[in-house]
Parts: sequence; structure tokens; C-alpha cells
Amino acid sequence: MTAAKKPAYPLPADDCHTCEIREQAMCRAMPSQDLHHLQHFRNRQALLPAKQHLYQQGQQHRQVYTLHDGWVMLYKALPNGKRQILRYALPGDFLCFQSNLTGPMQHSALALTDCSFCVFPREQLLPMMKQMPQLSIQLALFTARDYEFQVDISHKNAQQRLAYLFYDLFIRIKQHHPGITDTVQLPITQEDIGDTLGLTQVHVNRTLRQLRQEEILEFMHHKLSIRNYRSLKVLAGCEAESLHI
Amino acid sequence: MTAAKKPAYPLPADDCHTCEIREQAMCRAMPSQDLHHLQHFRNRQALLPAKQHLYQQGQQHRQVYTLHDGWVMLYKALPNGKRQILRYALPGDFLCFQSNLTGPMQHSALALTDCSFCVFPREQLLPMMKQMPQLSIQLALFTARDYEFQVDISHKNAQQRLAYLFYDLFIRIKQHHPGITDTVQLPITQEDIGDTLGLTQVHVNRTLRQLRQEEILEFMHHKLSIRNYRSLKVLAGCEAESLHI
DNA sequence: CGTGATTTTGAAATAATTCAAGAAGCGTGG
DNA sequence: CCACGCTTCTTGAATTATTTCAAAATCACG
Repeated sequence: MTAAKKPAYPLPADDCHTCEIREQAMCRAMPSQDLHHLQHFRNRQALLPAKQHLYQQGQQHRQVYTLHDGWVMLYKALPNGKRQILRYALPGDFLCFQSNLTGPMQHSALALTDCSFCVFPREQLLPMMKQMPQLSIQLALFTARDYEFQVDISHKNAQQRLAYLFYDLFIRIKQHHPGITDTVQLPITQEDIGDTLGLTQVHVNRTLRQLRQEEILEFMHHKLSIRNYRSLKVLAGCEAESLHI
Repeated sequence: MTAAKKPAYPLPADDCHTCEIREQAMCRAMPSQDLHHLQHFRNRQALLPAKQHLYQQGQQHRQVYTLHDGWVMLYKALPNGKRQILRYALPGDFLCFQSNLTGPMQHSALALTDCSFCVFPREQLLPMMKQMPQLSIQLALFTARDYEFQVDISHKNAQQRLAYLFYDLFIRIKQHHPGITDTVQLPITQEDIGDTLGLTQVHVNRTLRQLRQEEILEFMHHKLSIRNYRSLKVLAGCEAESLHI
């Protein structure tokens, strides 16, 4: 509503901040002094094979994590039986933060690939945040970004949502693998994409076909190939190139 | 997608955390020692009449605020010419926080009523967050809550969204005016509601009529009246009463 | 090589939007 | 106090994007 017709809310030229390349992943964004401090709290390292849960919604979970290696999917089961995928965590991301710091988890974390983590006791999270303001700040900023992602897609149609998601993932992966040109491996399915963007798997499938026919991108066999980077960005609403520093 | 039919993602019994009464507004949630510290950064107090902007999207704004009195609406103009209302700020809320701490504002703030604020220089925000971890923590938690609100409504239909919003507002206002029983004054229009929930004003109107006919609530002339508190909570998906402590 | 998961496609149903136009409400100034 | 204009609300009819249901085709793993 409040469409472009009437007075309309003008959009400042350089808006699309969510399209900035995400800051260095959480760990790297912390000053080394704090990282050192972090070690102090460290419990141990842990490994988890693909398709295993790191924690599950409803659990009174006792640990928090930074992801060292692999992909983790955070999702939330909703009252209507559907699920909302909240985030695909990549190495450096912090896991197990939520608004209710001490209560049961409000979302689940599932390893999409074999993963390794740094583990910290959850009861230490608040002390950690108090002693390392940089951690609190990063958590605030990363949460704000997830929030803004959700707000941004909520007014896009199916094509734009797909474009936005793939653009974001592509950029993020590229930070970890600078050699990449136009094809990346994504350990996710059409159903995952649907649950990330609030669309049905069927509609995701049809929309992917359109994007393929329009030669913007291809996603098949877990491989994403960008065919027309510029069109992708326009469609995603991320034209303002200047901001991607 | 991933509907309740197939394996389905089971919902833990006590989930609906967003329906908790929000913690005391930001200022009150801070230890008095930090509040004292906050004074140190304070610039001045400010007043703003209704219908004036506190800041606007795109501006390189120089201040941040805590809202002392009145209602402020935070909203974002979207690429398609629509707007998304992000939050209705009530006394005690912090204003002007976003993931890009130093860049131009990604949203606007509009006074819905005459307001008063505490003003702080924006360049001091990061130092403030560093020196007062409790501030960073509160910002992280409040942002997480806004995020969860957005996620939660994204899978609800029009009736459920309206119910969820009104329930949340009702609870929050009640904290400020404990005397209230079932009717509160909201300085917002049907169009605002639509822009908050991602619906058209027309559809909000029709849905309000349904809710009135079903004797769940009434919203007319800026007055919200809860007619059936229990049905409202069920519809909103906030049945788990135990959580509203 | 078979079995379960994932993808593909079609047809029908639906929630919400768009367009349109009139009615009611609200503030301001004569 | 009424008249004027502007904003907000109300309602109807037609349109649309997306979902739902269903069934077949393909893929991928042990």
C-alpha cells in the first residue's frame, strides 16, 4: 500500500545497504584483543556431521558457538506447521543468539555440511557480552542485518526474492573463496529456498525456470550460476554499486 | 511450504516468546550506574510536535535519541514506492539505531504525537556502546525482537496479523498506563496498519470489519477496544499465557 | 540398482491487490 | 457555526500472484 502513485515515499538514491558486502564475518570483525579474551571463555572445539542438529527449538540449550567451518542453517518452526529459514551461517558466524538469552531456544540449527565450531557455555554469554562490548555490538549489528533482510524481501515478488537471496549468498561465499567467478555450490534445495523466502517449493521451481529462461541465473544440482550479474542486481534491488565496498 | 502434512516441523509447546511482555523499555532496563554514565554523553533535551520528522531516510543524521514522551513511528521507504513501518516507539525506546552506524539513515522517524527526547551525538554512539555494554546488549535484544516480530507475522494471514499487532500494542501501552482495561487510544490510521503488516489499506479495512463482526476487537476513530481477549490471543498465536510475565 | 528425496509440470482454488467512487470525519478560516 | 477541502474510511467488482493438490520424471545415495 501507499503505492508510488499518490504522494509516495521517495527512496533516497543510495539506499540498498543490505547489499553491501557483509562485514567480515563476526570473528574477524572483533579486535584481536577481544578474540584473545574470547579464548578465555572457550570451552572446547566440536565437530558435527552434515544433517545433524546443533540444537533444536524448545531445548534449554547450554552452549553457544562460533562456526569455524561448514554451513549451518538456522530455522524456526512456525505455529502453522511451516518453517522459516532465518539464516545460512557461514564460517565466522555466531550461533545460538536470540532475544531470550536464557530461555529455551526459539529456533533450530542444522548442519548442512560437516561442520566445526568453537563452543562456549551459554551461561557465559551475558558475561561475555558485558566484558566484550565488541561482541554485543557485532551481535546487534548482525541481528539488525538479518532483520533488514527480512524487511526488504517482504515487499518483493518471487523473482525479486530469489534474485536477492542468490545475490546475497553469492557475495558472501565469494568472500570466503575469492577465486570464484560465476558459479558456486550451495548445499540447499528448492524447498529450503522456499522456506527462506516465504514461497512454496512449487513456486520457487517455476520462478527458477523463468530466471533461467531470462538468462539471469541458473540453479541446478546445487550449483548456482550467475548468467547476468547486472540484471541480477537490478532485479534484486541492489543496483547502487557504489555501496558494495 | 513444508506444511504440517509431511514430516512437518513440530512446534515446541511453549514457543510464543514475542508475546511476552516486552522488557521494561530500554532506559529502564539499564542499570542505574549506566544510566548515570549515559547522562555524561547527553547533549540536550528536545521537543518535536506531532507530524514532524525526527530524521529522514537518506540523511546523514548527527544525533541519536531516547524517547521520553510520545509516540514515534519508524518506517522505511522501499524501492517499489511503498513503505514498511518498522516499529511504533513508545517512551523509553531508543531511536536511530541501524546496522550501518555511521552511514546515512536507512529509515525515517516521524512523531505521531507531540514528543520529547534525550539527544546524544551520533558519533558518540559507538563509544557509548563500548563503554556501556548494557546499551549494546539492549540494542541487540530489542533488534532481535523486532526481527522476530517480522518473522512471526510473515506467515500469518490478514486476520492473524491484525490480531498480533493489536495484541502487542495493547500489552505495551498497558505497561505505560496500568489502569487501562480494554480500550486504548492509538494515533495511527488503517493505512499505517497496512504498512506495518504488509497489507493494503483496503484489505485492512475489510479485515477490521470481520474482526468487529466476530466480536474480537474494534478499531474505530483511533480507539482500539478488545472485545474478546482470549480469542484475540488465540488468533494472534499467543495462547501460551504462562509466558506473559 | 532400487528407494526415498527432489524436481517438474498442469489445473483449480484462494487470499490479497488494484481500481474506482462515494461517504464520513476533521480542521481551519470566514 | 457553517462551509470547504483534505484525509480517512467503506464497499463493490475485476484481476493477479501465489498456493494447493496431484502425479509423473529425475536424481542421488547406499
